[in-house]
This record gives sequence, structure tokens and C-alpha cells, in this order.
Amino acid sequence: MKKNISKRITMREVAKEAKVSVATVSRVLNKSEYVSSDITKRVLQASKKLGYFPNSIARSLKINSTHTIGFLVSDISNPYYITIARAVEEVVKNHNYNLILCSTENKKDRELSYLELLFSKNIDALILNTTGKNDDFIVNMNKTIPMVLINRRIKSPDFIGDVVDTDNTKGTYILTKQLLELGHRDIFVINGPRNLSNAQQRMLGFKQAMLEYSITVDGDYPFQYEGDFTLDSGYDAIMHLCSLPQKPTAVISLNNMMAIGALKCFKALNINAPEDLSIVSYDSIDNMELIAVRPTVVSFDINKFGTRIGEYILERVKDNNIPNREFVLEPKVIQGNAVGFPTDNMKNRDFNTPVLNMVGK
Amino acid sequence: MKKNISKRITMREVAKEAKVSVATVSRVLNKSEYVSSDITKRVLQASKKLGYFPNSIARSLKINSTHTIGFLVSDISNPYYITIARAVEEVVKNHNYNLILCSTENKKDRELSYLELLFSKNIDALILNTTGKNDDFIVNMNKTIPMVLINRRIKSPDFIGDVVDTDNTKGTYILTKQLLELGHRDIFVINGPRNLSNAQQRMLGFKQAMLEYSITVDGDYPFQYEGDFTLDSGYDAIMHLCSLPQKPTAVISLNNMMAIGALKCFKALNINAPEDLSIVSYDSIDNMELIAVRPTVVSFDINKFGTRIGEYILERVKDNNIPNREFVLEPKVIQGNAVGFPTDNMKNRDFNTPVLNMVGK
DNA sequence: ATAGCTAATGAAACCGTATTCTTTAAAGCA
DNA sequence: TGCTTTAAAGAATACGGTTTCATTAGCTAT
Repeated sequence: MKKNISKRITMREVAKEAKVSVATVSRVLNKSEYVSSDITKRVLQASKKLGYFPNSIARSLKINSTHTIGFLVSDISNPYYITIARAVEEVVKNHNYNLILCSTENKKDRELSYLELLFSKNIDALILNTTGKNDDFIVNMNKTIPMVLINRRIKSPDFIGDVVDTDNTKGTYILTKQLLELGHRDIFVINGPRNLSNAQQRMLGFKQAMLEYSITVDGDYPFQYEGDFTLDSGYDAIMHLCSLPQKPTAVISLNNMMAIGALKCFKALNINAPEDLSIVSYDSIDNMELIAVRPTVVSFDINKFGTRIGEYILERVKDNNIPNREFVLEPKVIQGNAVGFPTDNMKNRDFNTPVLNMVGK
Repeated sequence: MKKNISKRITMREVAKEAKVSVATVSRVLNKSEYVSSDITKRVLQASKKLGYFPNSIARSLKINSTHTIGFLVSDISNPYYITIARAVEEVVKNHNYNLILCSTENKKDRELSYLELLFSKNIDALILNTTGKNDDFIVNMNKTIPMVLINRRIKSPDFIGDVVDTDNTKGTYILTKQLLELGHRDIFVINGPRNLSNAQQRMLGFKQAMLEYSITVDGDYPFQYEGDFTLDSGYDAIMHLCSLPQKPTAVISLNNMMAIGALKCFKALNINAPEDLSIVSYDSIDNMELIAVRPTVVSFDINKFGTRIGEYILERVKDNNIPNREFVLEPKVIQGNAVGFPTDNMKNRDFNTPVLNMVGK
């Protein structure tokens, strides 16, 4: 085991080389008080000569801080989160904190095991985009670890921390309103998991807009599908749509990944937008201008989003004894080319069976 | 500082609660030898009651292993690396290893600081997609840390580890050949950084194919641009192309991000493919079937890529005393719609100035 | 000259765990 | 009975740092 691997240099060896004590070496390397200049020089020389590198594991154990911030996102394949993570990293890096990024894939078990992992790895703080299925554990963990929640909230009144979110309700409201004003009434909604606050709020915006046109959206509403915010579930939603006897004239996806999945299904089934169906989506899609069929989307300034997250979390690391805060981003509409007027013959159309195999959908 | 934060439970407290020694608690939790069943029960109960969680920092210090593998990629915004990272994680997770992902953005300084960070964090192994600018440091670090290189090699004969790569030369050779066979002779190549082995090899494949048609590609070759594998540099490459007095009839991008940048520039300048220019690219583009203008690409089975990386690195963690290995993936062509025959009037065309602002390019 | 202070260093304790070394008690055996 | 063996548990040490505490030497003030 572990052959071909030489031993790491420790402070002890540097101390011996410089003929001083370990304490002195530590003081030199941390630039703390009272070290004479010639000893400083000797230590630095010895350190360099031996190729010493601090062992931050040992350091962390002693000072009880890893200078590491956990970032648990639901879906790392969503460029949205990568962009945010980079913005956050940019902020915290300037304060010598590091990010450790994990992806739950929206799965309860994965989230739990990552939470445990991060906790045992002694992160100093946590940025969390939760699946909403481990609230108890999180609230408990929250007793020792400062947190910032993104996009998804936790109901518990015991939760201490900030929330950074987009204006979910407003976002879907705007999108839905636009469809309604074009004349659409039969709007198929691809929902997210019912237990997530953002899915709930987005659904609420949809419902509110529909209600203004006297359409009640409830459990009986025929044009809905509960996805899980993944690309695949967006694809499946459209497959489900196709199986309906009566077709809708427009589709609203409550996140970008499901919209991409939906577009892939459009392509596979030869559904044209906006001729056959209009489509709009919450959250923008990466490299959208290159896409042939572009949904109208509400988009957000996610760099600002990330920056704010970074600021919040740093403040909480310093002192978690501050009131809970909330930061909500305003939606901005980006018009696509996949939205048009509804026509009567849309409703009874039958869509083709797949022309492509689903390989690599 | 750090108010509102309660203390973590340690083994000591569990031991006191269960009225046993710390050693016994450790033995119970690690399921090591010789613990009676009733003490086991008592310890587990106490542990649960107090909500004990192991401190893996302390554990790591003691056992001298963090069970963590560093993964340093050049560009985390390239979905290519995300996919690979997930495949790697899938493999190592089954052996209780965790991945810590960092992005160098192809910058020497960032790479160095991450290398130092990972080293000081005592990673057990490193997967590295190097910028090629810190070879000395890496070779030195390699003395204590097993490594697998991906896509980019290190020249030093002292390097111990494996290489997992795509067949760079063959990939570009195939793409270039295809263009040549269609009649293209003036092919604009968007190169990567000259110091990177993969950029070199890809350039080599291009040169070889061109040479078969008696075209010598050297420093004087007019149709080339040295990008840095980022989206922006692909955009800039096309801007440069437009400034040339004599235009090429096709473009080959040596990676996917630069191809995306190129396509964005096409869009901004109203350049049509394949009417104005044909375009092909090394590495496939995410969600390619949705893109309006699709370059022909060579693509790779990156799940297999990731799996192999995971296997290699795990083996090296166990025993680094094995000969260097190499695993090279075969390219597979995916035909796009942005490749056509060259025409004579392509060469003297002037492209429009941007019709779009570069916002969000 | 002596008490008191400060700069500079070393010695030692500690962080939370794993593990080796001891000790204890019970069991096995002649 | 007395000795050896073995299961079970505790005590002590080590991992590589940081930090407190102690020590020394040199200097100032009275």
C-alpha cells in the first residue's frame, strides 16, 4: 500500500533544520508576534529548502475551522448553478474561503449523505439548494453551521439564516399573462416537485394569472404534469401531453432544464413551435441565442445572485447572531421565437410518434 | 464571533454518557474487534441521544488519509468536464472516496493556488487537466500524491501516473479530411494554447490532413488563430477571421467552447453556415440537436472516459507502484448541418458588422 | 543594585480521533 | 489448585499543527 510515495515534511523537521522550536516555526509562518528577523530568515530558508507545506487538516483541527464553505446544489448539470457557484467563489475567495460543491440530483438520500459528509468535514458554513426532504436534519445541523438557502425555503421557525431567491410567483405570473394575452387558454404546465417552495410559488403565479381569466387551476386541471426539474422529466411531460385526448395550445415549464427536455421531445416528435405549441419557461437557457426554437423566458441576474450569496454567507460566518434576511431577484423577460397565437385546430391534433431514437435525449 | 452556534458533540462526551472509555467508543463506531454486545448497544444509544457525528478532520489527521480526490479541471463551465466529473464521482463514491472539484479557468495562477490548496488539504489523489504551466510544481507534488492526467500531458520523465486522453490527432484529422474532400482548401483553424499537448496534437492532425492535399500549415499559414479554449476566444477568432482580406471557406475549432463562441459570432455578424462558411469542431456541444447551426463534430464516450479515470485513480491510491498507463478514446463523428461545399465567391466576401450587441455573448 | 518590564524563544498542552499498549477478568486446562 | 490463554475494556500515545504558559536575557526606572 502507498508505495512510491514519500513522506511529507512537517513543522518538526523544519524546526530541526532551522534549529528552533516548533512553536517558533509556527509563529514565523503565521507572521504572529515577536520573532527576530534572523530567526525568521532561518525558518523561511529551512522551510523552502525542505519544501514544507502546511497541513491544513492539522491546522483545521486545532483552530476548529476549515475555511471551507459547502455548496449543495440540486443539479450540477444545470449551468445556472455553475454560474452561481463561480460568482460565490469569486466573493469568498477574496476572504480566503474555499467552496466545496456537491450535487444532490434532487435526491433525498444523496442530499442527506452530502450533508453528513460536509458536516463531518467541518465546513464553516453551508449554502443550500435543498431537495426539501431533509428539513429536520438541516434544522439540526443549522444549530452548529451558518446557512444561506437558495431558491428553496425551509418552513421551520427554528431555521437561522438567509434566503436568496428569485421572484418565483411574479416570474410565472408574467409568463402566463403573456400567453393569456395572446389568446391561449389551454396552457400545459410542467410543474416541479410539489414539496419545493419554489415550485409552489411558481405554480401560484401561474394560478393567479389563470384566475384573472377565470380559469381555475386545481387538482382537476387537465393540463399539468409534475416533473422533478430534470431534463428527462421535461421530456416525459411532453410525452404525457401527447397522450392527452384534448391538446393544449401552449406549454409553460417551471424551470429551464425541463424546458430543454421539452424542446428535445418537440424535436423527436416533430412538434413545431409556435405552430403546434407555444412554449415559455422559467429561467433562461444557456447559449440560448444559438437554439433554433427559443422559448420566451424570465431570466435573472445570477451573477448578482451569486455575489449576494457570497456576501451573506461570509457575514454569517463572522457572526451568525443576526436576524434572518431575504434577497429576492426581479425577473426579466427575454422574448423567444417559440410563442405565437393559438389556433383552433391545435387542440385536436395528433403528434407523431418519435422519429428519433431517444439515445442521448 | 461565532455566536448562535452550539458546540459539536465529540467522542469524549459520548464516552461519558455511555460510561465507557473513548477508545471503546471508537471501536464501536468503527466496528473493530472485541466489543461486547451490551456495551455496543450502550455506545450506540449514547451516540444517537447526543447526536454525535464523527469529526473527519480529526480522523483524517490520525489515519493520514482524507478519502478525498482532487479534480482540477480547466473550465468548469464546459459541460464536458461536469459530465466527466459525475462519472468519476460515481465510481469513487462506491469506494467511499469524495471528489473535490476546482476550476483553473486555464490560468497558471489559479492552477497553482488550487494545487497548493488541495495539497494542504491532504487529498489522497489528484485528477488533473493541467494548464501546462506548472509542470515543475506538479512533478514535485507527484512525489507524494498519485495522479491521473486527463487530456493534457506532462513531459517530465519523472512523472508517475496515468494519462486518459482522446485521440486528438485522429479527431482533427478526420474532421479536416472531411472538409478537404468536400473541396475546402482554405480552412481557418482556431487553435488552443500552443503549450498544451492536446492543442499540439489536434493541430498535428489538422496539419497531416492538409499535407495530404499539399497544403503546408506553418507559422505563415494565414488562416489560424490561437485561442485559449474559452468561448470568448472562439468569438474573437471569428472577429479576426472577418478582418482578413482573403476569407477562408471553412472553420475548424479545436474545442467545443471555442466553437460555441464562433457560432455566437456567426449569429452576431449574420454569417450563415454553411452558405458563408462551413464549421466543424473537436468535441461535441451540449444539447446539440437543439442548436440551429450545428457543426460537424468528433465526439467521445465521456462516460467511459470518466469511469476509466475513476478506476485508474482508485488503483493508484491503493498502490502507486505500477507502471504508467495510457487510455485513449476513439473519436466518433456526428454530422451537423453547418458543413457544405465551398464556393468561389466565399473568399472575397465582407461580413457585416455586428447586428447584435455583445451583451451576454 | 534590585525590582519590574519587555522581547524572544522553548516547553507543553490541546484539538478529536485511531490504535497500541496495559490491565483486568473470566475461561480453559493439566 | 494454579497457570496459561483470551476476550474486553481502559490508559496512553500519536497525528501536525496553534497557543498558552514558562523561561531567559536584556533593559529601564527608582
